[in-house]
Amino acid sequence: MTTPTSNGGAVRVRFCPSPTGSPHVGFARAALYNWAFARHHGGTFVFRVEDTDKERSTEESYDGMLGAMRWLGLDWDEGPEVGGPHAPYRQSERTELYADVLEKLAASSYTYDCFCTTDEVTARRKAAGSKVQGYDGFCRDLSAEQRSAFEAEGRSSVVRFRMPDGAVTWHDLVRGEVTFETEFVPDFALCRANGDPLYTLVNPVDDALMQITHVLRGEDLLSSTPRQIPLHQALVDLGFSQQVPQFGHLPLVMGEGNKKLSKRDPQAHLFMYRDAGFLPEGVLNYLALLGWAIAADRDVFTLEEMVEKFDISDVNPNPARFDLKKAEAINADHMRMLSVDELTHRVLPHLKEAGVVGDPVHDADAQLLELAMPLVAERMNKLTEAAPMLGFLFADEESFERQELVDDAGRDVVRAARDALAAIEHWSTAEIEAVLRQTLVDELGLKPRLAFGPVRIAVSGRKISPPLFESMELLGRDRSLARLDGALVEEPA
RNA sequence: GCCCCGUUCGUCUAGUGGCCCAGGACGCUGGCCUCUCACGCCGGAAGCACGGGUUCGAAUCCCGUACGGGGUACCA
Repeated sequence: MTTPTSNGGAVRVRFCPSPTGSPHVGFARAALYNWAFARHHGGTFVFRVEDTDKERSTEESYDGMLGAMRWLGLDWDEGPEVGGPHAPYRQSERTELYADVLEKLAASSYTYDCFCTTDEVTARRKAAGSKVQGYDGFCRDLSAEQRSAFEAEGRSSVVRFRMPDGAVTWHDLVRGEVTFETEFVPDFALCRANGDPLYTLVNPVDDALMQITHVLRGEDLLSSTPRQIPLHQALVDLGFSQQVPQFGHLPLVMGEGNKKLSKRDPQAHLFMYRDAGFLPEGVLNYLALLGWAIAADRDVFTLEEMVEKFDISDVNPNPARFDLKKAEAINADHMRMLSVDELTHRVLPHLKEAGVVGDPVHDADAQLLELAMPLVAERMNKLTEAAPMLGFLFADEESFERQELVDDAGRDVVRAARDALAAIEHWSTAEIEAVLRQTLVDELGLKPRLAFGPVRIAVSGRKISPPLFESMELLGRDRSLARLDGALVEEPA
């Protein structure tokens, strides 16, 4: 069990993407785990935007992040648009806060000014034959004379955090005990020479200021943790916070070729799944499976069930490959969990998009859709599949086109079907089936498959369609007969 | 290179010393159902990286090797 807050207080977690590019599946998975953890513990879910990199952050991306969260249905208690006691929640609007922290850190010698260039550092490392990369602490204890000499040269400086000696150890919520010797963790820069704060400062500072108790993030940030823990301890010492948060590092989501799924990979983009007709609950369920299992023999569940069962200590530490086939299968299960009404509601935008129905929808089409959906509900794996499946029911005779044509042998079948159908008294599924079976199967002696195949093509235009007799009932006598006639007129390819 | 993390069927996982000659799911595959396609149902092939320990007993604990991944910025 994990309820552990070191201060015995309420759980506060955060999700803090940087608005660069479009949201990807790793983003969604990290958001989901944080959200589920917060909800499971009845805690607070904070949404923060890390837009300190002015070069790469865009407003478009910011909108995408919020849109993604909303589409997924992961609601936040504090953050953009909802506010909260620690507002603002965009780092670009918090610069004074960071300046204040920086000042106090410097006053207590937790930091120092560094005048070195990157080239100088690497040259020194090389000359010393050091295996360790990164800053060597050259400016740690500059005298006043040395400082003024550098300044006289016109050098600019960055602020560096003074890493303590020894080792940093923490109990990772996912991995257990992790230790880094600080000799391998160089003093790091907290802000640029121009004073702009960096992630290295801003991320822990906001976690401290926002009283975050648990930091759940990707494994790619594991090696920044030994830097953040001493910084957090300094912030506690200076009274900015009461505790160092607990950390848990989630397995990365890998793409093809076993590399971390990058924004370059089309499979990585969350909205691709939305546009392809995935359900948010399907995507979420699949993503949850990448590193976590609700039970030994189950992998389809609702968000509510996940909230009830989610335990961060059950998360599997190894990286997981994203498998589209399984994602589709899980999504398909969620499609079938929806009521027909709900499914209809979700399918509608895709039908409009495909031009199957108008926007707004005519009453007649809405009624037809209500009758047609039960026929295809359990046949769909994605919302976008509705349009090709149902299109023939909504198409008028002018715009209707067959994807397949009836062959010569089939034409006789269609002709026989047409004549028999024309004599039906009550146009209903049962009657249609009875008549067709009698004339085609009993009288002509055809196998059902061969008997109904040509009729199916004539009516729906496809070899594969929703159930034939029901479809014909919905289409009505006149249009059904017109379709049969139409198929006889068309020239076989 | 160095540091850190990881390693159960093709893939995602269950498994925390005996219940495991390893369970589920996707995919693959044989069959049933059937007006097509799906759904559903029944069956099959497929895995504890390797080597040493510890133990009466190891997929499970320890060490090493190999392999994979992440990091190594005045990005996040």
